[in-house]
Amino acid sequence: MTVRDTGTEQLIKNTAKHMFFAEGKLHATTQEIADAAGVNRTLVNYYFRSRDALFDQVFHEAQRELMTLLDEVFDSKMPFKEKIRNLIDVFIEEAMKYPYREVFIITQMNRNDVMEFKRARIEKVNRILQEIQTEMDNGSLKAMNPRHYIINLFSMMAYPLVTAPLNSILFNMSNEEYQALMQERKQIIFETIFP
Amino acid sequence: MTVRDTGTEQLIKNTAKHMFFAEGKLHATTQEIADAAGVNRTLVNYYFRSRDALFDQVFHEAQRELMTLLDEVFDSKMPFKEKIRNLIDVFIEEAMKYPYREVFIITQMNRNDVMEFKRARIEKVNRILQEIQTEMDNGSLKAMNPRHYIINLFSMMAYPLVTAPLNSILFNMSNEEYQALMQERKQIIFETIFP
DNA sequence: CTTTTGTTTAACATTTTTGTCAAACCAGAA
DNA sequence: TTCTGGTTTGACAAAAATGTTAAACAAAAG
Repeated sequence: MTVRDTGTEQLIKNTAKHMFFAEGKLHATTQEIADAAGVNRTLVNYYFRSRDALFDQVFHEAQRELMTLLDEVFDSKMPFKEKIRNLIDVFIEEAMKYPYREVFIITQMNRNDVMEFKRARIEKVNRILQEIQTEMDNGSLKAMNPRHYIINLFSMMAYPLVTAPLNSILFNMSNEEYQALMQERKQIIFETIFP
Repeated sequence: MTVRDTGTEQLIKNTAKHMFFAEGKLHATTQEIADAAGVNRTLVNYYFRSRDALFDQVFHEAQRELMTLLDEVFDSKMPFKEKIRNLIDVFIEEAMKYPYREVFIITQMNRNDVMEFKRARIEKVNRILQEIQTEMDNGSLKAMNPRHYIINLFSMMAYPLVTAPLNSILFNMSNEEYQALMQERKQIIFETIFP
């Protein structure tokens, strides 16, 4: 069997991801995706069979990408504080590319009702919570429910990029200025988390 | 002229808001909205002329509601710290009811390209930034670009409610437990902001 | 009771979006 | 070159969503 692989399938998928995750066009039609990719709309069906199938695939890959990113950070053997610094750097860079990825995941979840994660995933989160708890016990972090710590961290990283269009208007900033502000945030968040 | 007002127009609008802001069904069809409201779909056209008109109206009202909420908090004459405590309380209560309102606003902005705010709105934000700057100058707040302060505050309040479906799975919590966690957050956020 | 007028409904029409299929196309194999 | 099989395209079909209209309905006014 000859597999030619002109890259079209990947192109379509990447374009869809760009529209969903980067531009926040959470409801793009197959026509819009095909146009943006510069290919015939029929190819969406040829490669993915249906619009829903494409959405599902993108959804699952988004989930995997996100989890892989976090795993790489959390599985590293750095000391805790460095781990967090690294997380902030990696995550914000990623979130500047794909600010709406988590929102896409959430809206897909809301649309299809719930979803389940592998037991291993939940346990991994538990280990991270444990790690944070340990830091709190030895006094290097302010004591609180470690979940709040995680939530604070991810909120401060992710939300300002989701709300960028609104914020940059209200703060009267250009896109470039706002981007610079997001770079500044890396240090600010670190200092807010480790006072 | 007799105005009968059976409340249907308001019912449709409220139902739409509930689907958009509370359930996160950002792409609900007119049929889905009508069904949820228990009315004939044609009434959407009767009262709002078109789907887009309904979306526009809901969008603008959402914007106004949000701005009014913030104005009430910020225009009050409390001392700064109390103002913030009040903001956290009011905003989180509101965000628990309508977690996706800001996301709806953002996605509508992304869909229709930009949007403009009244000059008065920008100036009001500037006054708040000034107020924060003053607090930093007299040492009651850690010095930083006051925009980060605002961003941190709103991120920690809003984002965990947007990501609730995902978080409650990853943290292995029931809805009730997660809600309780959000109540706890009011104090946590206050302490994180005022270390 | 009858009329008036705003409200609601069902049937129909239009538009938008998605899906299918056969033919054309094109690069590598024979 | 011809054959082969994956790829691309345009025309068409089907489905989904939105919009329109006329008639039925119901409450207040006369």
